[in-house]
Amino acid sequence: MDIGKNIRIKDIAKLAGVSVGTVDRVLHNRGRVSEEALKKVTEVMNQIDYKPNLIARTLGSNKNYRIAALIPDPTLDPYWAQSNLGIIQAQTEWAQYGVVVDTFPFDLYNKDSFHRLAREVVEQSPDGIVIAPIFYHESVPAFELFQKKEIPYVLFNTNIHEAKPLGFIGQNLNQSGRVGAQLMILGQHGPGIFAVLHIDEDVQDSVHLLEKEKGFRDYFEEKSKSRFEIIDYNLNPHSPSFRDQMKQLLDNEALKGIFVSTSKGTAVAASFLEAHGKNDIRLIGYDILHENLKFLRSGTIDFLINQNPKRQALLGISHLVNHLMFKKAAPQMDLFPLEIITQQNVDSYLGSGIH
Amino acid sequence: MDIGKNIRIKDIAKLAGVSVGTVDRVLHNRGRVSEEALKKVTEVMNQIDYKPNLIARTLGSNKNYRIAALIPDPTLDPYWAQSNLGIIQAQTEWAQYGVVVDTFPFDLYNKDSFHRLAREVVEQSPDGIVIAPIFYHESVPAFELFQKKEIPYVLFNTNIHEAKPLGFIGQNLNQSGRVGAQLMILGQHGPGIFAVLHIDEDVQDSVHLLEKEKGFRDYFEEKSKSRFEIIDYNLNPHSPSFRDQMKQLLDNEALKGIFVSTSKGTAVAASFLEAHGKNDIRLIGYDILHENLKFLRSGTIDFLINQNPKRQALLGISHLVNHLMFKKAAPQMDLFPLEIITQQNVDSYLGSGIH
DNA sequence: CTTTCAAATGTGCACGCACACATTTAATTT
DNA sequence: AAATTAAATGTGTGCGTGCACATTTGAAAG
Repeated sequence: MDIGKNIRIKDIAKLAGVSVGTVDRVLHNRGRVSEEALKKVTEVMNQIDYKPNLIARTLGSNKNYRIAALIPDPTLDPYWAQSNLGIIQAQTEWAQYGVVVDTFPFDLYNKDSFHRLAREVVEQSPDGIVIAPIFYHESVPAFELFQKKEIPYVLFNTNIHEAKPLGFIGQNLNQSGRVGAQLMILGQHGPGIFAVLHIDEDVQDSVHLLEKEKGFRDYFEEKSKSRFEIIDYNLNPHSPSFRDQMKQLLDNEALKGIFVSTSKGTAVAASFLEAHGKNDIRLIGYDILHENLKFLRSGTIDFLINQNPKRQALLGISHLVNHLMFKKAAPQMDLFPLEIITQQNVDSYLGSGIH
Repeated sequence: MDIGKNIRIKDIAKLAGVSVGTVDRVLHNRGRVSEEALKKVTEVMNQIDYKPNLIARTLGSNKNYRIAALIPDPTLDPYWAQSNLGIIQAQTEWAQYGVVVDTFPFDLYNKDSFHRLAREVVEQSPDGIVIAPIFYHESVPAFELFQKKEIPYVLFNTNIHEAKPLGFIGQNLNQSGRVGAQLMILGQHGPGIFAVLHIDEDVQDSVHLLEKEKGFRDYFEEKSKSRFEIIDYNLNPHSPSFRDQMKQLLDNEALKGIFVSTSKGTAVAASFLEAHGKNDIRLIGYDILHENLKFLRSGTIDFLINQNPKRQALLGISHLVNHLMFKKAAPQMDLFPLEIITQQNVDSYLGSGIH
């Protein structure tokens, strides 16, 4: 191991017996290289561990990369506001390397706006795309457009199996449900009922929420905790019957805990619990949103599972830049840790730089 | 605001009517500049907003930085082995920019070796130091040496208030104990006993362990959970009476849970619980060490609080490099999130890139 | 055998800065 | 007035890479 001096393109050229220009062409495979030369260079490359000097690279090539971020409008939803913070951070972080990020915020209650913006993105033909494909049916044709124009794209938050992205960034939702279940059952003595609440505008289209529920149920089955019953509700917070449904649920004396699959829904459920003075029901939900924070501090919410939307977006762009600028392969799946947030450790999360 | 072009030294020189050399001398105030020229340049500087191109700066000045890492011998302890992984990662990450990290591994059971190596570090007069100051009394004079020689240093793992470091990286230990307490009490019904175990060679000198215990006790007091009793034990795992003490503790029928303040101690306590078939006692400890993993998976350990030693060391060096190379201020306190690890989310932590 | 031409390969400059060195200026001594 | 000297200022090169352009090579066509 020779410390100190790093291998430069010049060194590779000398070792392979060619000029730096040829090495450069091989490195960026822009062709115009003979079979023989290519073989010699790749041979050297395999033997040594060449790491391009990124500093020099960005100095030399004054290239500018344009990245499009297709995410739900951050002004309409606190969860996506956090994602947007990640986009902004990535932007300032990479600005010095000549990377520009354009955000295309679509209305998360309006599939048409998604469809429209997706086409707008393609028209701009950016160098890369990060996308939160929350609409399953509308996303698939969008991906086809990206692929046709050969624009690399990174998925985050929601995975879609039809897609052929550079990579996906998010969490294992099934496992996420299991974490919820484990925290739910801790110290609880049966018999009793646990409720899984999907509080969302249209649940039927949200496969990812059901995956969390499945994990939750799977845990109970595997641990054979059959003395507990699990019931699930699909609730629309804006429907007129919502309040009654919640009231009915809370009036059930056997109810021991509630697991909410959405971040916004968590705060909604918490406010109902507080209003009804139900302090002994364990509440587990998602994400360190401002609204949830209040209830976590008051003790109404016991646990939050942090999906880290900010970091998801941040890494999405980082992976894209690494691919474009440094030709580094992005991990096909970047599964985030399932962070457990409580009243006592939430400040340590808020204070740390990652957040 | 003109985005595109950034102001270069060359531009300043032209505006001030001098050469780039003179501007350079003013910028780095290395003297040899006439009053007149200095005035002209500073005048221009005040009117425009010059931001030096850090990329070009590091390329131009081919400086090599030597960083010393003063940490406990990684071969003697699995916790510090993780720290060492962070050092190694930082080393490979920064090697190409001319940063060399020298590790000075001291015996964590031998204060003299710490003292000796600290002086050896100073003799080498590196450009920066990262240090895990686990010995309070021996550290303070070491810091004075660093300061006298004007070597910037970064603390991690253990904070020492007498120090004037560039920054500290670690966790809020009091809060860490509170997290343990909260997890301990969840779903537990009094009355009962909780034990705080300090399993270490010499506890009396380990202020940081006591800080965790204080947080643990503070939580009970603040939440007025007086129906629970808290007892603490200072145990030396190599003392002959150790087994008896543990057995006596476990035989106490009122014992509801154990909180262990050290990572290695966690596995030790877990093995005793398993040996005695005590499945119903909640066990909370520290860190994702290989030994702990087994007991977490089997369910003997209920929670681990992750101190992320690897990342602590990694960031320590990063902060130092940012200070030396890019003149960027390191955060005075980089407090890590108090990560809660369970059987169900441990794999998501192991799989994620940070680990 | 020369000419043509494309493919292959090599060379040189720019990026913005730091730093060493060369040159100019001005004050002082001889 | 010439020589000496130090201070002030200017010039040039290198850092490692990307890219445009120049040059060489070799084969096919004339």
